[in-house]
Amino acid sequence: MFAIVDCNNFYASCERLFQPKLEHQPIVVLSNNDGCVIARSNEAKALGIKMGAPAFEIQTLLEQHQVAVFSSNYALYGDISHRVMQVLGRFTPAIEIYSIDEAFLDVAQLAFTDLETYASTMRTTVLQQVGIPTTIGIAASKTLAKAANRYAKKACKTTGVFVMDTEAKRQEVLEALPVEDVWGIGRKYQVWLDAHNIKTAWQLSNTNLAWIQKKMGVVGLRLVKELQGIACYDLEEQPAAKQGIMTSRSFGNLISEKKLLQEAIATHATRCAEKLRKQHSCCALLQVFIHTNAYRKQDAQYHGVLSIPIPTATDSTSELIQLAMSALDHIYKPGFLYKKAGVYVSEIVPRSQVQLSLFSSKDRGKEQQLLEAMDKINTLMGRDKVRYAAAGISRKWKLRQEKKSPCYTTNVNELLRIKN
DNA sequence: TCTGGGGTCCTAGGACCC
DNA sequence: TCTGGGGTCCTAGGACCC
Repeated sequence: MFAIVDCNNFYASCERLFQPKLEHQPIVVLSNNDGCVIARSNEAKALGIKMGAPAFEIQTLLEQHQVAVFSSNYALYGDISHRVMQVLGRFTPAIEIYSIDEAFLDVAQLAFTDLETYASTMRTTVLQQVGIPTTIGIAASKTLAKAANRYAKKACKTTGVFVMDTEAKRQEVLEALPVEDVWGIGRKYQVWLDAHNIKTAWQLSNTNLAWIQKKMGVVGLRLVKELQGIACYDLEEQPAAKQGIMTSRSFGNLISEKKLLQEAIATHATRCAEKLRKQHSCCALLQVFIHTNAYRKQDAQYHGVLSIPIPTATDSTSELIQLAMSALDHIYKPGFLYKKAGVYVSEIVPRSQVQLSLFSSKDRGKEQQLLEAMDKINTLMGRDKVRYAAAGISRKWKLRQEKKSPCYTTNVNELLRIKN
């Protein structure tokens, strides 16, 4: 049996945690640049605010209902997520952190435990010790656990737990689940399934396997088997190293100046190098892109992209910055209004397996020490406390984040103030 | 005026090997 | 007159997830 623990309206709940007066009030959290809605409290959902809605389109609605609006604060959400996962980890070591707000647990070992009580205790503990409400679904496969979780959100609001431990319950849950809400069914498959009159998860779980495999490949085959209660996916406790790492941002304002693009690209390259070092990897391919705002039909459009192979895989900030700068030289065209820039690194190998070059005169050990020292300082004293000058100091290209809450739990200067 | 930022896995087809 | 039977690696693109 698998359990999935899902934090309810996670980002909205994190904001509410430090502003209890927002209990029972509608809350939305906006994407980077305050662009569109990426999280909603139940009250905001009830107002009909859709996931992904551009903020400017629903401006009046937000004001009318006095919705509390927040810019996203990933330092806060990341820290709260970590706390939730730690509490869950005390219940069982068999935990897979699936996303910032979800974890799968393997509860098969708990054959003699009452799973309902077990899950209920976990929920209460997380709520008490971290303050985040959760919902828990338990079933024979990950896909069914997801379905059980969804069911619990609607049908078991007070307990927040649903254990799918009989065939009757499986049928009950799957019959109530629209096929497009099945984990692994996206818009394309929904359209195709609908055309074949498959509207519910129950119907999907009873289709012919060969027929499904023809259209949806082995992925579809596994999906249907999982719905039938045959687990095809195991718990993955050790997260695998990333095979590609992307850092990109939209700009707060449109940019045409090359210098600002250079600063942004250098910053993104810095971030990619940090992420590489964090997972003890090096990359052998670097890609840089810049593009204009495709929504602005009146503007001339341009999308520049260039990949540079790196002879000896690296995790060096300076090396990635240099390569990224030369890539930018090739793709930059003056006269365009740029909206977004990014750096992507791939062909990732473990640092211990990097093939060195016979002809390189570089002292890699020495540079490694420098990078370690930089990482240490920045971890201790705050991001970018020491950084390469190429990343600039003006930050004119920065995001718009007008409604960001304080980093209550990660910055000593922004602690919650109880009384002035 | 204003529209996010990351990731994964799988498949088909081409080029090549013996 | 007749033209095998296995493989691998790579890439682009499509589907999905949060």
